[in-house]
Amino acid sequence: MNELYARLLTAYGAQGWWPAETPFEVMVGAVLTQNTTWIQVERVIARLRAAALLSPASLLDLPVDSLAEHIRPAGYPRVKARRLQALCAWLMASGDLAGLADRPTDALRADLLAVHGVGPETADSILLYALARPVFVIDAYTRRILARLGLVTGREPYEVLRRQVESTLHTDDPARDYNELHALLVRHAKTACRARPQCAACCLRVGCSAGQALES
DNA sequence: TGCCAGGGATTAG
DNA sequence: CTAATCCATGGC
Repeated sequence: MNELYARLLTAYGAQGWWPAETPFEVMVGAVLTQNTTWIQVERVIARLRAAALLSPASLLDLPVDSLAEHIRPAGYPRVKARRLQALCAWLMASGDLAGLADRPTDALRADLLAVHGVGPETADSILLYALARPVFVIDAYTRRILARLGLVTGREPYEVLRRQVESTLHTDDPARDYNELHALLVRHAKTACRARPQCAACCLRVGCSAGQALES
């Protein structure tokens, strides 16, 4: 895993994720980006910011149908409005970011997974990118790239893949390097097809079985 | 034009 | 535990 990390870092440079202004924006983005392109999420975040709604209390005060209208461009508006409010309720009940700071990562992870609409990837994104905890995030891109490289089958359960990456990436600063590696994998996934239009040896889109990524 | 996107809940086997 | 189905909008 270290070799892959090194190659990605050389190819793309440090990504400095997550693309958000505040930890709370990371949390909102983590929910909004579920099965949705990041560009749509950026639009919705900008819209929420312009409406001065980017705080747990503001999102929670809004009627759920009204919140759904605000986030409509990110898809699943009714579903995600409910999920955002569940996350906000949990955050406020936990004493906001300050209330989370002293709690162990394992406890936070269990807490997050109990919130409606927060699954493994969303929980780990929040832990890593909002709270700087040493947890690696497995998403569709990561799964696909590692499978293309022959490192995994891609069908392993989430936890298996997470353990595998965490145990094979040797580092003295896990939070920083889990952050960078995952960001680089996403960057590569978004870049590869564009870099090689013929899709001869890189394509990471669903349905394309040609070649492998990062073969050289 | 149809396929797909940085998932998760629910239900069924 | 695995497999389907639903949720929905916008880009290419």
